[in-house]
Order: sequence, then structure tokens, then C-alpha cells
Amino acid sequence: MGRAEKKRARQERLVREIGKNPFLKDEELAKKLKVSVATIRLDRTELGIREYRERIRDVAEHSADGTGDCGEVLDFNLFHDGISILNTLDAAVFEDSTVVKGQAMYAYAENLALSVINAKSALIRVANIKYLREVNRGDRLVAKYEVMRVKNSEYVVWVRIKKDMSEMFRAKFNLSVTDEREI
Amino acid sequence: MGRAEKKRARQERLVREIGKNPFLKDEELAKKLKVSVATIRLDRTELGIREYRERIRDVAEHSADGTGDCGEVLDFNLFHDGISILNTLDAAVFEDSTVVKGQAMYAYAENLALSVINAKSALIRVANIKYLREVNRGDRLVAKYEVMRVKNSEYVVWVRIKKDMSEMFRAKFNLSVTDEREI
DNA sequence: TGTTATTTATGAGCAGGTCATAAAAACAAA
DNA sequence: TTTGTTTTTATGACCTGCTCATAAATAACA
Repeated sequence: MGRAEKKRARQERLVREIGKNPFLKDEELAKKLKVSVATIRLDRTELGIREYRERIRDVAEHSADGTGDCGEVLDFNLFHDGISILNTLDAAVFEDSTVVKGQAMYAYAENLALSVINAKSALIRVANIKYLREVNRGDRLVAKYEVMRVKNSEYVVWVRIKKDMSEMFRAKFNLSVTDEREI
Repeated sequence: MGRAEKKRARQERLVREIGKNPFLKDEELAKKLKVSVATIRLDRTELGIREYRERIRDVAEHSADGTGDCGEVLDFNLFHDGISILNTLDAAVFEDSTVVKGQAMYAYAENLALSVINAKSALIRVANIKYLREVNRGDRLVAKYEVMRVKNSEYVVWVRIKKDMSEMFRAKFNLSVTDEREI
């Protein structure tokens, strides 16, 4: 292996390792990849990977924040529909695998459904979920969400998530708004 | 207010504030409660509340671990049913409120459903969710889960969650096992 | 008034970094 | 073999958000 390929291979591995376990410190990564801590830091900055503490905070905010992750919003029409790109890099996965848990997909869908009706807080009455295909950590997903019906403060919102044009996940929520966000 | 009551009141408030938002640093807490940072630190150690970074890590680990929270398991019969007590103290809530998010309830239910069929990893095909009543952070919930049907590796599992005898949440999962855990 | 609980301040030390800089090593091409 | 370039490693100053120990200031109460 030439110098450049070695570097590339290592950086790829770095991404995988941190993707698998964001709770690895530079020192631990250095041991794993058998290079110096300085190299790990260099690689991280080249790859735009944040430091240990910030990664941890991201994961925590993700799970605890009030607003909820709606991904990168490409299109959005309040009370109508929207399109988002979801990055599954820090979604919860099953032990020793890269398979994203249903609960992570559900959380995405719920966040999107709430966002499209501008609900800071809403009671979900019913949720019907269909998992069509296995999602893996790192998959780049496109979510389309749409308000299908409104009656009083009762909404029906659909969320459909695709990867490479093929549908992975579908959800239908019946929501009743209790508290609208000022626009 | 005497000296001791003032202290007690402040410490109670401290617990509430951190409970509501674990992402508060001592400096921010000091401003909120209008005391010095030193006092906050003293209060924290007296109350056994861990420091900012450790709190964040706790939240992150909680959300990122592969196993999933199944609460305190009171009764459990593999492939049949079980009963758990769920502590909602660190469930995700809506902004500025104590209302537990649907996604937190869903995650509990999914974890329970997976545990009862001994599935380290499983594909959920369908989930039907009914939210009957609002759950608040701190509510002590009792969850009963039961395998209703099995055919090949296809399971139907029900999860019902109650608080004080009244039903709060109901879920039905259709799961297909892909990887059984050794017993 | 002094005594005592409570609060605040100060300084050293730690983990896990950033950033800038420099030296060393590895390799490719002349 | 020597030179040039990339890649890796090392070093030191600085940062945040703490802990821990110690001391000083403030306030409550008898």
C-alpha cells in the first residue's frame, strides 16, 4: 500500500469505528488504529468529525431535546407537507450491528409529523407504522410528510421514508394539537 | 424564610431545573437561582447530582445503548408475557413541559416487545399504537406485555401500559425474528 | 454579642480536547 | 543516492467545566 492509500484506509476505518461507537476517545482510537493521538486528531479534523465530548452531547441532545431532529429540511409547507433528508449516523442501532432500531425511525417520523403541523406539543392518538425494509446506520433517507386530513384540531399526517427511491418505512399519525407554536 | 428553609427551597428548585433540563452548566444554574457557582456546586454534591458532562454522558449512553430500557421487570415468561415498572424520569418530554413524548413511550414498548421474544434484533413489520392518556415525566407506569400469536418466526406482541389502574397506552407489534439471543 | 450555619472566593489540578509549530519518517522520482 | 513532498509524530500554550481543599465573608439566631 502506498502512503495515500494507507491514509485513506485508516480514515475510512476511523469513520466506521466512530460510527459504531461514538464513545471512543482519541487515545482509545489511537490504540485501535495503531497510530499516534496526533494522527487521530489530524484525521478527525480532515474528516470533520467532532471531538469526543461534542459527539456525546450530540447523541444526548438527540435523545433528550424538546424539538426533535427533523433532518435537513429541503421543502416545507406548513400544514401541508415537507421533505427532509435524514442522516442516520447517530440513530440507535441493535447491538453489534448497523441495523437501525425501529424506535429511531419512529422518532424521526413523529418529529416530522409534529413539525408539519407546527405543534410544539401534541397528543398523538393513533400511530400506524409499517417497516418495509431494514435501515442501516449511515443510510441516507428521504422523508416525505404530508397532512392528509384536518378536522378541528385533529390531524392525520402521513410520513413516508425512502432510500434510493425504494420505500423503507411508512407511518400514519392521528394527532390532536394542544398547543400551537407562534409562527 | 429562615436560613435552612431558603436552602431547602433552592435545592428543591435545583433538582427540578436539572430534571427538566440536564444540559445546564453550573454557571447557568447559578444565574437562574441567583447564587454563586460555588453554592451550586455545594448543593450538587449535597444532593448527589453529578456534573454536567457526566449527566450528558448518562443521557447519551441511555439513548445509544443497544439493549434498551425495559424498566424494572417484575414478572417475565419468555415467549409468553411479562410485567415491568417504567420510570419516566428521564424520558424525552415536550419543550417547557413535563409531557412525555410519544416516541419515548414507543421506545419503551418496542424494547419490551423485543425482550419478550428474546430478540436481540428483529424486524418490526407493523406497529399499531394507541395513546390513550397523556403521560407526565415522573409517572410510575406499569407495563404488561404478551405474545398473542406465533407463526414460524412471526410474532404478534401486545404491550399495554397503565398508571394507577387506568390504561395510558396500547401497542400491537408484528415482529419477525432475524437473530435469537442464546438463552 | 458571640456562635454557628451558610455562602462565596481563591487557587491548584484534571480530562480531553484545540491550535500552531516544528521535527522526524516514509516514500517517490531525479 | 540525493532531493522533494507527503504523512506522521511531538511539543507546548491555551480552553472549558469541572473537583477538591482551604479560607474568608455574611447572615441568622439565641
